[in-house]
Amino acid sequence: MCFTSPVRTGELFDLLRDGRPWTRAQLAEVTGLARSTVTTRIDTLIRLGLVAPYGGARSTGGRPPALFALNPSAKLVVGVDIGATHARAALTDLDGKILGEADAQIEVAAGPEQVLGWVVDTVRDLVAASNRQITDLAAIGIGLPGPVEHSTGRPINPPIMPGWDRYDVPGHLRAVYPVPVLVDNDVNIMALGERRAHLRDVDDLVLIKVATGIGAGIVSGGVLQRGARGTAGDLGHVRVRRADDVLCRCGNTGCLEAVAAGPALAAAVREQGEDAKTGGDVVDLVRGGSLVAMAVVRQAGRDIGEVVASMTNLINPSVVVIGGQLAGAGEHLLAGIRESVYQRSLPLATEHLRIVTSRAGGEAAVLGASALAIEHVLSPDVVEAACEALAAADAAAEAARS
Amino acid sequence: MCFTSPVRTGELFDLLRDGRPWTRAQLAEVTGLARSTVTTRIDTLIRLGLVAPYGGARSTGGRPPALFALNPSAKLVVGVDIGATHARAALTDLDGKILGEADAQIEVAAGPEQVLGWVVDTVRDLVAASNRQITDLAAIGIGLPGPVEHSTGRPINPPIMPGWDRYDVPGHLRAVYPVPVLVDNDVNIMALGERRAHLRDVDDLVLIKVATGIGAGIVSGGVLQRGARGTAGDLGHVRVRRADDVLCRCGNTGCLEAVAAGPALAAAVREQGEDAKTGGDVVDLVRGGSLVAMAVVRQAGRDIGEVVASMTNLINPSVVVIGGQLAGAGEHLLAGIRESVYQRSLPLATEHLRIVTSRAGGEAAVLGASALAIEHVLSPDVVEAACEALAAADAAAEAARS
DNA sequence: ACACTTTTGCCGGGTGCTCGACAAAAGTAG
DNA sequence: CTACTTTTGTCGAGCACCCGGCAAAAGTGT
Repeated sequence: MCFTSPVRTGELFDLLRDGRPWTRAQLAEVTGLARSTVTTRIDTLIRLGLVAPYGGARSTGGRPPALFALNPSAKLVVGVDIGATHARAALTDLDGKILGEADAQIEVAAGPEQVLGWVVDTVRDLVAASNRQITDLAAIGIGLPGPVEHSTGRPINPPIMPGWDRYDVPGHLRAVYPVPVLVDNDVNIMALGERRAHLRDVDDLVLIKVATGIGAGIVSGGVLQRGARGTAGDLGHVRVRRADDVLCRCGNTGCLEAVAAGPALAAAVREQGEDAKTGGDVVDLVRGGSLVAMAVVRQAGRDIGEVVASMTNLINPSVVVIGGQLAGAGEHLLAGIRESVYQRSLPLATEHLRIVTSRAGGEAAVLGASALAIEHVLSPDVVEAACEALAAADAAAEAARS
Repeated sequence: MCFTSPVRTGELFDLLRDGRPWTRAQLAEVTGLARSTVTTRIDTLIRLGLVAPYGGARSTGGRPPALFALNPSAKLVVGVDIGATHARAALTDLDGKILGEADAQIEVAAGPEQVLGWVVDTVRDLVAASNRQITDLAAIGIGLPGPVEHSTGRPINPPIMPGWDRYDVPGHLRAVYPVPVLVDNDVNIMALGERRAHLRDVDDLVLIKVATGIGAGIVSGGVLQRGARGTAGDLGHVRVRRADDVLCRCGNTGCLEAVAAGPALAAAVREQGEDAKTGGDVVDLVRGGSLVAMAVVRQAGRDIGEVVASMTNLINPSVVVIGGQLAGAGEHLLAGIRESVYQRSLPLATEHLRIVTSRAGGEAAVLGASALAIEHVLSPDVVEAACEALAAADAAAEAARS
């Protein structure tokens, strides 16, 4: 029944997760454990490297207490973002601080062997470049541009990833690096990245990625929402009025993506005489001051806003973050979205709703992938298991010595 | 670190939750505990009444093992459904089996004192009528027709509940019955009820209530989604094309509710010469074979389906349940919904999507309220605490004896 | 330099739980 | 009825862990 230890080491560690330093006395008070008990537990956490002394605190008239805090540099984590035509990886510490990055122009359509081969090489290089050991690697997080069954880490019927269907991504990497591998949809990953970057205490947020396609990553109640088949957040093919007669690449008509994603915007701009091939060109035009492009982007914002308004009523997030390539058009896109949302949503749902642009930008995905991995590594259960393993090793050493 | 007891009693109990009987040997194998340890824990659970012997199993050549299973009649739970003009309560056991019910015509607008007064009386009466003690009552679950902050149990700016704003519902009841009181939105509660009634292992479902208004209760990843302000699932004021020029009671135009809820259907039927004052009348007409009413209902289904299609892309549930008064129109409503959904949603999201009518019907809400309460009572943490309390009582008795 | 305060490290005692064993109980097969 | 199998209940041993106390350490204030 475990009455003797109502608070487990993992839970004690959870208190240190916020990064702020604690004294032993504080921990003892909060957990209800004796100070001596806290000492022994902190010791094991220090031996694991997860916790480190954090200077000393000011004395309050007597011996100054020792402070302890999460040691972000104890372990390494790699966050990987696989896009349609590019790949990016970031080596981070346990605080999500980037220690090294790598880019590559690589087609996801080249297949899993080639892409994951790049990942394997890059992980090794990044770790070496920052003068750390590969044994410090604690986990790998990966975002893929398609539906992923998160529990198994396998892509499910991904439209733009030939050869990846049900491929065992974690298995491939674990064959080289014996660490947990967490895989998820790239938009979900971006949502986690934005949350990590500037919305740490927001439990209900939606990230909308506007690029070649349009998708959403939904965090609700602090948990990433993946849906029954791992395809939650598919905003792109929701019906909007202005797209009624527009054919979408999915074969249907009326899809948001058909009027508000990158290719559609470029086409709209061209129709009005300006030159643009991709969504990126449109963003450049907006930045260059093109009134035509601004109007087009703003209208796209209104279209997206129509869907965001529905979503606000359905999911009731407290923050909506706009990311992806088109977020580069900044306020113009946002203004259109806000226009629709505040017109269409219920007051109660929008009262405290914030609609903002991405701050993590192009790094949102790798940061999110890293965050996913960190979340796993620092979870109470995993920490608990690590402590247990250390104790078992101690016991074995003790037995061998006698 | 609690190495000696990696599995807590609450977790052991969790294995018995499914209602199927287990032998001690099976439990020992699954948990990794010694059989004797399992014995002592089962004993405390039996003393708590939560577990009971379950006959004997067939012998496999030796002494037949004893079976143990959850004892649903150990405790009582009351589920309460407060509607706009009615109230209903059901006394259930821990399996959600209804042991007694009570109805009342009572206006929620009469205010919390009066309504909760009825609840207090009804709880007492129901318990007495089933020849049980009030001390057997373990929890109360309540559904209210408006937004509720579930963590505190207080209604937040409810539109149709004057006098209820931020009223301390759990406090009122706990002053009489010293048990946990769980409060939530009535539509959320209905979603839990349907899940309990016939979709126990479905982790991603949406219940849509179509009555005077239209709302949705969303269960995703096995967890009820409440959103940032407790207003998630507000389908009624999502924009649909056919409502473009129709004014809604919310002051906006284009809301689903303005064309597809009970009052709108009645109006549409009247326009075509039939006689109907409420949504209930429309349902009666449909059942009576009125082609006009059937057409109206089917069109409402298409409108609702438009929103359900969006929602399917966003949330990706595996089951959508249609409930509320208008669900009485059965297949006609469903046909319209299916028509829109399968036309508008992505194949991947709808591949395994089921759209069905409520089976719990008018009892969905009270069943859901009961389920919410049961979920709390049987949660590992609460069971763990109960075991601990029992052990403490034992220790105290032991001390007094010597 | 000294008194005082507060934290720290260490150690012994005690507790409570888990484990494993063993004999008795309750069946089946012949 | 007897031999064999499997489960059950009980009990003592073991042990990991937690607690509390105490002396030493490390500061502050006079």
